[in-house]
Amino acid sequence: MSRHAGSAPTLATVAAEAGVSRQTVSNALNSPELLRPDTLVRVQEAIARLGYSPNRAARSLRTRSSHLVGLRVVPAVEDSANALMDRFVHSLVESTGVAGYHVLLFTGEEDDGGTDPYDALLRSAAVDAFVLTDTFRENPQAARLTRRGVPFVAFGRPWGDARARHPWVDVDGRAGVTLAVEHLVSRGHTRVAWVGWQKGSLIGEDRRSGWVDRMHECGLSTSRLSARGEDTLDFGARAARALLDVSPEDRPTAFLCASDTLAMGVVRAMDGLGLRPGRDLAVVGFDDSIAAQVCTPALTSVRQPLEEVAVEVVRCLGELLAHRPVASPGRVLVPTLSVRATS
Amino acid sequence: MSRHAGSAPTLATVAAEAGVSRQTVSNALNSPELLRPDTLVRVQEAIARLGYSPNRAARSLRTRSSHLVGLRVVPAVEDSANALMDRFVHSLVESTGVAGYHVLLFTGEEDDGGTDPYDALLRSAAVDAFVLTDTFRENPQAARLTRRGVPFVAFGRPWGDARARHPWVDVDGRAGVTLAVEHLVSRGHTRVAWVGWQKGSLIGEDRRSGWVDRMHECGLSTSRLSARGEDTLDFGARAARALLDVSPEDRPTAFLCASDTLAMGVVRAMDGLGLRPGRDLAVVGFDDSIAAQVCTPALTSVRQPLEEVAVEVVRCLGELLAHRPVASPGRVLVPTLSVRATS
DNA sequence: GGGGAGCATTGGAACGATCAACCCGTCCAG
DNA sequence: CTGGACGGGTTGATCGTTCCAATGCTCCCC
Repeated sequence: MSRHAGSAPTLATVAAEAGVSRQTVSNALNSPELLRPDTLVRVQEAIARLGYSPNRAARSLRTRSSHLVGLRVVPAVEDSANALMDRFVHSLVESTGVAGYHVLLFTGEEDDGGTDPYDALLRSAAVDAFVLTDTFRENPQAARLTRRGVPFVAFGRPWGDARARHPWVDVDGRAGVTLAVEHLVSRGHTRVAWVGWQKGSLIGEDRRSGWVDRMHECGLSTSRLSARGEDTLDFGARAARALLDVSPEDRPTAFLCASDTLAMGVVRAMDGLGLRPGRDLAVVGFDDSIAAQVCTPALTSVRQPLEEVAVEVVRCLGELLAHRPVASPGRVLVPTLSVRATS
Repeated sequence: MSRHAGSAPTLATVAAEAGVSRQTVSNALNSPELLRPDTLVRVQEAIARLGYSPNRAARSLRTRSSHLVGLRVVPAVEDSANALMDRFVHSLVESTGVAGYHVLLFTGEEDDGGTDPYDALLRSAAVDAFVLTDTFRENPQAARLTRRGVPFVAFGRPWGDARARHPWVDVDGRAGVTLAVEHLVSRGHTRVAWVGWQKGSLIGEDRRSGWVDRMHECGLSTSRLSARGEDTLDFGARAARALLDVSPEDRPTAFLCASDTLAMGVVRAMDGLGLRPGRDLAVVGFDDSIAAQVCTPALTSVRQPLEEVAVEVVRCLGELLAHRPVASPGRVLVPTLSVRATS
């Protein structure tokens, strides 16, 4: 089999070069323990000499697995500090890489008209599985994908559905907020306000419970110290103004927020009132976004261990694709607190 | 050919369902104009009924093209406001999507030891081409890939190499800075300082030239108003302190920075000196990062039209993969100015 | 009615990998 | 002495698609 110069080497090329059969070369790559050591060396030398790497399409056609993991990217929201994805995506790519997988990005809404991008990718065998990240907004994605038998691992607990059996990894928001409360209390704060998300938000309520419980455990009151609304800069600012618009002795001395976006809103409102974050009032955010790190004064924030999350997600993915039963459905990781100038 | 229930439909399945041959089904998808209208309808109905979509691995094996575009993600630098990638990646995924392509992410350094991740992906036919984004750091990637015959489109001019012939798309940094100068001058500023990157940085010098030239055109001096160093928060702060450490009448009244990171550094230094951005001194950044939008006071910044860049990159990619000669090697897009509180 | 021309459609052969069956010699237990 | 397992390897079949050459069919004109 002679091939013209520009063409990439194949199994057959390597086999001829090494003086063995195609399958032996294949074994050298996939089950080297089957070969006699000297044969293995000979094949490996031939591979190196020719600069051969197996054609992914052919391998994928035969084995029915693409070694690709799908990840849907959602439009970045302007004016929102939520740069979680950037960090997570990178960690994920890194983790999947060492596991021999790659990450495939796609977009598209899953309208009910049958043009579900998840389905399309899976049917065409373009990906082996998905990583779901939108669950932190509590959408019904997970349940739908489970119903369709789509293999996936979620970043985020199945909040709404207690009997969901799919694998997931999540960060303990409640514990993160608890850390923040302890930090603020240790700095002498007694009136710590909460600025969070709507009551309907289960994840928001989880984080908030860390505030409520730890405050009470410290013997501190939480009444008239809570505001809940949408996750925007604007709401954060409105909430802060409202919470500060009381008699001096009732004013909070610290703001604990469910997101950096809200915290940035609080800072903006304080600025309008001539108050200085970190000196007059403490502010703590959640997510440890880049904005939190570079703004002035730098924002204290709860940091999610996204790198660990990614590693754990990939581990689950491996189990899932090996058709091993996933031991425990989910795993919760603990965040840390990045203390900066605003507290 | 009978297949068990769980198995996905193939061309043959559809062909049997529609009462035609496999090739006819293939034509219905790839060259529908070859079919008689009624046959086409019959086949399309069968496809819809079975929920068939072509197996990408098989298609890719035959056509020798994966319809995937590789994009290397670089580790996100902490303490840097550079969230360009987030926006760009999303736009890219969107653009490639409508062109029938997907984006494949990978990491890894290209050490000279032959384990170049670009090479590996290309040799295994995993991707058809690459999108290069690191050229804005002026690395020699482009030249190397050109030498190896790797198809790619770069986001960023081939700064170092005037005779590079690969397709590229870039944003006119010089024009962006010119915009910023005009904005500041129109607000009455006469002493506008530049905080930028090292002299060796060609892209940094390009942006800086917008400042130098426009200032001179406005009859304003630039002497003793320039600082150049690394792209960090810390250097931005040091530069600002140095530039302000002069007699009052020589002090700059505005800072124009080569990046948001530097601008954030300037803001931090001003804060230390008791100066207020937007009131005492103006500050303008470059990139319009999320941090610029949410910090307080919000940072005026030059915004790159990343969405347009992505569209243009994908257009070039199309030409490249169709083996059409790329008309002009590169294209330059014009940025805009997002005016906010700091100016 | 015979013979192209032209079009819609077909069967067979790749594409490059893995899987399953099989090869023959050797070694071991029964 | 014999049946079987094991060694390291080969060969043909197979995955689902597209390319290629060839087929059948219709239509039209002489």
